[in-house]
Amino acid sequence: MAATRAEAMQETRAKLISAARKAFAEKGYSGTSMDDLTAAVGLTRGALYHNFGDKRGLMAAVVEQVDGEMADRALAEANEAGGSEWDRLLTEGIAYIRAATTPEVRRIVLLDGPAVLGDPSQWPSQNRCLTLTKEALDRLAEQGAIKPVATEAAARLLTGAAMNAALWVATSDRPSEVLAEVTQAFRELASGLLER
Amino acid sequence: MAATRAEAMQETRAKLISAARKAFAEKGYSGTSMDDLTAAVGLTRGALYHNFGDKRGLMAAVVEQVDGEMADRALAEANEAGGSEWDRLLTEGIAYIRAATTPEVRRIVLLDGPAVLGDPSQWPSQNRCLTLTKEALDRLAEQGAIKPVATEAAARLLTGAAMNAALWVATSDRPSEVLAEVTQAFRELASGLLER
DNA sequence: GGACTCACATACGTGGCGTATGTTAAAATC
DNA sequence: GATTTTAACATACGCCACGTATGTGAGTCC
Repeated sequence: MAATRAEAMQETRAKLISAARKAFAEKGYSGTSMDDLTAAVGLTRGALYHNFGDKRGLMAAVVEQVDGEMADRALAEANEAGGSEWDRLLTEGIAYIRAATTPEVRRIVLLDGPAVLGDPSQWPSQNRCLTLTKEALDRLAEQGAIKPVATEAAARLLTGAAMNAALWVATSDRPSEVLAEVTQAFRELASGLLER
Repeated sequence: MAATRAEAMQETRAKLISAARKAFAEKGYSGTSMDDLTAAVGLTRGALYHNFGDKRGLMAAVVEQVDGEMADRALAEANEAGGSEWDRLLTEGIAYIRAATTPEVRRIVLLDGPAVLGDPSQWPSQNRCLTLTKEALDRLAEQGAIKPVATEAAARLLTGAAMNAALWVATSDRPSEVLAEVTQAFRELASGLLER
């Protein structure tokens, strides 16, 4: 078990991040004690402050991981579904909506993340979802498929719409129906960017 | 000075909310001490916990006030600008984008608010901006001016897009240009809801 | 194999929140 | 209008959580 020292460190980092994902998702950022968290994986706060600097540092690592997984899944789904570049953009956006519906993403990325780490657009993880959307829009712009708009601005609008709507879906009393409504409205709304 | 007792209480509430707006905006929610805050207006934490229950209660009161002012201003601007119902919707949305660019709204409503009070759509203040947008969409739906979509879903998408984009505008290094880009992209995007 | 590094544990101080209790001035009752 | 009651706010206390300074023992380097 962990012959080399670097491997051992990687392992403790992974353990802390994993435990933090659970705790932050269930009890929220401010509701989780670092004493309890570290004890839960057989460590102390010493390990925490050595590896991540402070509580925020751990949060940043968690957010980066969750954000990355979201983007990976959305990209995979878009590739799987295929279709035109425009279809892929829509598929990605809808994947974000569904992803943001999960309690973990909701709480960590959408609710606590901005308060703890500030504006998502400034995160080091750079909000990969946003980046992917912007790249898709750039390709569409090259093709002349969409109206001449600032692609980063449009990407911000699209992802913001998706995330915010997902927040609403998650707390709705009839989530599946509401999700369907949101995805349909999202398609219509996005079509406003299409060149006629 | 505050002859009656109810007036005095209103005054202390107003003083606390006013101080909280400043402190929350400047130092963030978790960064403001309730001891300092109350002392700054010549009171103690006793007054706080009597009037607002706890720190969250004060935050809720602050958010409600800020949110209300935002909605009032947006409505006023839309009335002033006039035009069709659709134009008024766009004017409102753009007013939200500009409003959300101010540091106070940014920090209190967009960053800390969701973390402290949870999903904005569940706030008692009911996110008046959202309500106004939904009402405008309902009127447009009656006129048959927009495609058949769930108006609440569409309203969530629109306001989410606006707020998120505003967050980005505020941290941009060239805010005025970026604001122009966002408003233009917002117009194009929203037009996706219009019946052709 | 000895000096050294460093990943983590231990120990301590500080500050902030919430609550339980006290106090004083307004309001209610007669 | 004097007494009782209410309630708005102050005071005092305990607890918990974060961050930091220091200790320690197992790897690492030459």
